[in-house]
Amino acid sequence: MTNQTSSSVSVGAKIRHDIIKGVHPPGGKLREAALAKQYAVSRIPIREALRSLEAEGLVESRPYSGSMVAPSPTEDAEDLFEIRIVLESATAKRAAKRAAQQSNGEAPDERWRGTRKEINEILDVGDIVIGQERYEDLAVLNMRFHFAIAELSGSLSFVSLLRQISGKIEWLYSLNVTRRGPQAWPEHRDIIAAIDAGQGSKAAEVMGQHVRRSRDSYFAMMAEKPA
Amino acid sequence: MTNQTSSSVSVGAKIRHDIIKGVHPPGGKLREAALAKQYAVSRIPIREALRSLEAEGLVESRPYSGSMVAPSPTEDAEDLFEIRIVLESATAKRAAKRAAQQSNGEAPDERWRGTRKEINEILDVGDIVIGQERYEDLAVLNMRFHFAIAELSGSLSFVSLLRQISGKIEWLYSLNVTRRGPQAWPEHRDIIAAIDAGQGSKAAEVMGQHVRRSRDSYFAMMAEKPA
DNA sequence: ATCAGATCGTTTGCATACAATCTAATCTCT
DNA sequence: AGAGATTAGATTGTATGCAAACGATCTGAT
Repeated sequence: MTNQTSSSVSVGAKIRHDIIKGVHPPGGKLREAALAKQYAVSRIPIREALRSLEAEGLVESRPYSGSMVAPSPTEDAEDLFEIRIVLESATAKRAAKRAAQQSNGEAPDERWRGTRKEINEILDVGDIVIGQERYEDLAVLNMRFHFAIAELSGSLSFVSLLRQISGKIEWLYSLNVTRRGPQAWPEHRDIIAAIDAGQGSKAAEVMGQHVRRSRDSYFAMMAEKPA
Repeated sequence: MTNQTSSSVSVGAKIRHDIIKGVHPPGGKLREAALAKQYAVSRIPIREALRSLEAEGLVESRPYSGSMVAPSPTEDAEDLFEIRIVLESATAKRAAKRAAQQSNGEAPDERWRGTRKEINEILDVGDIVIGQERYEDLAVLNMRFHFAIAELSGSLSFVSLLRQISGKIEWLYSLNVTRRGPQAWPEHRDIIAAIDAGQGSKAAEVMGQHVRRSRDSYFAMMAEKPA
């Protein structure tokens, strides 16, 4: 029962990382043979990885025509932020409701306590990373925080839906992380505070504001230095 | 430019259909070799299809352990309806806003007109299907209607997000289609009317109510005859 | 010169074959 | 008899080879 991680998912993670880092530019063609040589595997794992990335929206494919990197997420930044607002407000509200149930002593959920603990660690690590100005590590930490909130909501559907757009969100976030990152990180503690207090509508409101601020910061950045 | 549809997507559609129909029961193991023989293709297209279905949430996989049909959507019905409420209210609102822009004569979008036309056809076909009491065909028509609304919103992100949960939604809908279908279908015309009128918040409200009624009908059905 | 149609090279799609891993039934030792 | 190690069988993961389809280029007629 070693639960080995197959090579197609690890190579998928690498390609995903390289897309976000800009190694494979948006609109660039992704030839299976070239990728196979580049990542030192056969075409089969490459194909499977491309299917996963297609589901994440980072890659677009057409039968017999091949795959290409999706257009830069700047194209639908407005949409992505709007989706986050409605989706993550809902997860925050549900997480707060579950927190209230937990403190009422009903069914002490071990899984809940685990992710709640993990959030504290994520926040602490984020503080350190910011102190060292290692902003390039903040995008993935930010994503992990928001995933953890979704997990607190107790709904696998919300988690997998968030995962579906996580690629583009992380991509978008990394474009503005040096500006928005240090400012945004402390807001996370406000969100988790509202959740701990069991205040559903306040948690939703704080989360919504958090995302809206990220959106505004992003568009302000784009207005200053248009890509 | 024949744009041939590859065999892995067609077999994927078949498997998907069979899952919703219950041919492959929830929790049942999906052995690649068996599926390959059953659908008369090699294991490769089967694997690709399973990856797609996994992204849709209809299949769960673990490396080296295989795939199984996801638990019945009844498990997270509450979550799915809540997701639809927040997501589809947003698409309806945006569709109405775009409709207002269209009627103002700004940039007559041919693509918009196309899907708007398609919606009329879907609604008419649905009326016929209901008249003939062919309810089994209504689930896919219902899904196509809601997809078309998402397309009217002009946001590919919303469309692909809806696609992510469309499998489970259609599955859930088909469980209650004989009860809810005839009642729900006319409501679609109210939704499109609000969109045509360019009334964003009303369109969102009508869509929200539409989904809420589906939810209530579903749970009423489950209360009567618990699966 | 332009456009329709055929042709060739490149790339993806699929099938077969083999290796790596999991699972469960068996065996061993206490 | 029961718990843990072991081994055999089954199943998934990966590599290689071949067929199908696409896209660009060339050809030829108007």
